[in-house]
Amino acid sequence: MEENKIIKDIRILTEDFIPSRIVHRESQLSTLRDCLKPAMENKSTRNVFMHGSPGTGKTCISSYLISELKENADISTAYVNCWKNSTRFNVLYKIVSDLGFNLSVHRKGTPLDELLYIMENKLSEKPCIIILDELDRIENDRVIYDLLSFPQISIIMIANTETAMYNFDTRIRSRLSSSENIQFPSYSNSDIVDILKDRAEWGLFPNVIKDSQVEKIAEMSGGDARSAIGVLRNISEHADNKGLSKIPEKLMEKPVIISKLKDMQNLNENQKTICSILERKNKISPSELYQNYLVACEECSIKPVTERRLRTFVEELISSGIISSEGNTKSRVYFLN
DNA sequence: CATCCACCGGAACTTAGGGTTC
DNA sequence: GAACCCTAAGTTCCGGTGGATG
Repeated sequence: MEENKIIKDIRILTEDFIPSRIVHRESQLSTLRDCLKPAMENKSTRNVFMHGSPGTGKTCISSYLISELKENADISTAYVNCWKNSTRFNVLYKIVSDLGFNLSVHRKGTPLDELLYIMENKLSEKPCIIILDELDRIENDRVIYDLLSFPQISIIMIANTETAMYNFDTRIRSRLSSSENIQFPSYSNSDIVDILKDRAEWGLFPNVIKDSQVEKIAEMSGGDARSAIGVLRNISEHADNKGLSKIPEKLMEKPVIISKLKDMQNLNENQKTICSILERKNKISPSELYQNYLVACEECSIKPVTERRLRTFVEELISSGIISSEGNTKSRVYFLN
């Protein structure tokens, strides 16, 4: 097998990778670190609400500090992506399994009260920190109430918008009103350049990418580090597949879209179809989108969903910041961000 | 101003797939 | 193993909204 000449360590170019140092997020880092400090003395920590646009380091920082904390304190932790696990049952299921409690192998039939019973009886006294990522996507706020009833549990809530909790039950909002609120502004282009250079230094071989190419990626990322890292990974993989030893200028043309499409492992096939239509069409009306969707399904021999169902997928894409809409009713168009 | 039309989104209903119970 | 229950995903139905048209 031919050896890679571009990518030294692909793991460093994935969004799950936790870097050994965090750049341009000093204040958020120290605020969150302060919040988590009590865990070192076996005390429960404050609830935290972190919000900001996609790719502004929210998930990265929380994972970073949790792993740092685990080295210095005896805590248990769980991570839930509320997009993937949006129901009360799914959130609790993920937590219970992250905490390592034994479950019946039967995934679907485990009743809710069984999960609550496990939490009540098996949760130890040591501090337990639960990350609820993509909180905007949670369907049922009741699960937060469930979690708040355990004194040893504290929650790190991560959302794209500051308004994510506005629809929560007033009792829950009031319990959360003392949470630390941490805002994550978008990165500047030069911040993204620094982040990319860090990843490139550890993840790529020396001198395979030019500074001007890194700057180009940063410029196209719109302050979204996750997207920028995705682009870096994609063009690197692409160049490696072709057996090249440097990133060619030709690859720099429209990689943002490629990255967004490849990056969204959360998306279902229908949503990926929507994205690829928008990639081709730039701006498109709702009805035209559905017509194109039907054609695409026909081509791939996939059974299409109804127009109403597709609208729900579109709505999810909008709220996750992947696509946007413009104009009201008759003049409405959708486009990729 | 009345009417039409494209679009939006809530809600009830259906279907499918799985587990539990007896 | 039949009857039942639960959940997720998808469909059907429908009222509301607001720009366009005449």
